[in-house]
Amino acid sequence: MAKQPNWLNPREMKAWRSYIIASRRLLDALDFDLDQHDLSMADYEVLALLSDAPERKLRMSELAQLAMLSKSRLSHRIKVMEGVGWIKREACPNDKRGYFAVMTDKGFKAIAKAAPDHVESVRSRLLDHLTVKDQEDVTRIFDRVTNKLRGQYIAEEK
Amino acid sequence: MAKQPNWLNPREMKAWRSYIIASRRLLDALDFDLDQHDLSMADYEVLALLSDAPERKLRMSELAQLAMLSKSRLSHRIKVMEGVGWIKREACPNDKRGYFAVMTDKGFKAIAKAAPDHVESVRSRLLDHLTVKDQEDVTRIFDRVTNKLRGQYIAEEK
DNA sequence: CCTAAGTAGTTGAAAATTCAAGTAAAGTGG
DNA sequence: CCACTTTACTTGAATTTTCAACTACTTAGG
Repeated sequence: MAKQPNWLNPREMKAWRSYIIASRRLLDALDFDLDQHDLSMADYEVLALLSDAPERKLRMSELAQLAMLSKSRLSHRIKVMEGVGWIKREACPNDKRGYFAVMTDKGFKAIAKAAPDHVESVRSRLLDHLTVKDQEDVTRIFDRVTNKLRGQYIAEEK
Repeated sequence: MAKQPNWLNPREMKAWRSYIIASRRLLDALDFDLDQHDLSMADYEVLALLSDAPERKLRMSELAQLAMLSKSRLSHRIKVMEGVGWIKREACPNDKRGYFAVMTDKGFKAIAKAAPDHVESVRSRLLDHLTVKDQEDVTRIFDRVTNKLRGQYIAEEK
């Protein structure tokens, strides 16, 4: 016989809905704000990672992992960023299969220009509304979620 | 003179990164789980909203608002759901510009089948790792974020 | 060495989403 | 009742993302 579904109780339902609705709106707002710099969150993240990396370059696969993008998606995205002159590709000398994505000066300027606005956006859309205690709670709770997720995602890699 | 950017301090940075990383992974995991029912989160939400609505039907615009989708996106999506027989369109008698999206029996069966797994997925990916206190914190914090966002989103509707 | 299997990355087509119009009906102010 | 604006929704094209190969190189094992 089939097991009864274990529906969410009101408290669980509220937590889930509050979270998911806020998250959707928040991401929309952040993307909206970034639009004035012709960037998406994903592209911003790619550029941010590169600008922090030594020599502002990173192997494609590492970048894909860090930015949580599929290799294919990153590949396509890098192609367009190459088109606008933010990034160049560079062959990897050790591993002839590999490539580096290298941020150009133009790319650096682009993210340097966007960064203050983006940070301000994260503040005004999210952080400004959290107390110090809230921030600590969020860190604690979501770190735990990530850790559990990592454990679960063994056989499910794509 | 230009204002110094107000960069995030370590506590803020941790909160922001913990949140955003967990959210990305969580959404990925939930989508991954729904895949066995040939549904995306967005499509699931659309069907869930319809199944709760009186007569299992909703005006396109209302549905778009509730599901937080653009009209265009909903329109396209409904077209494919119509194709697989989950939804029918019905002209609105009062307002001749308007249409209802009406869930078919087949559509209802599809979501009825997916729902228990999805709930279980939300549990195992998220709720199981939150204490009662955590759930209440999440509700409180993210409700506040949504409220602030709503206030900000006056001139920015798309 | 040689082969089999795995890794790095790209590609083109298909599917999804956004974007900019476009149509038709409703509402509004004179 | 008549222009004008707004609302409801769709559409086709452009862009983005996913999906399923595919190439080329590396690694591991015998």
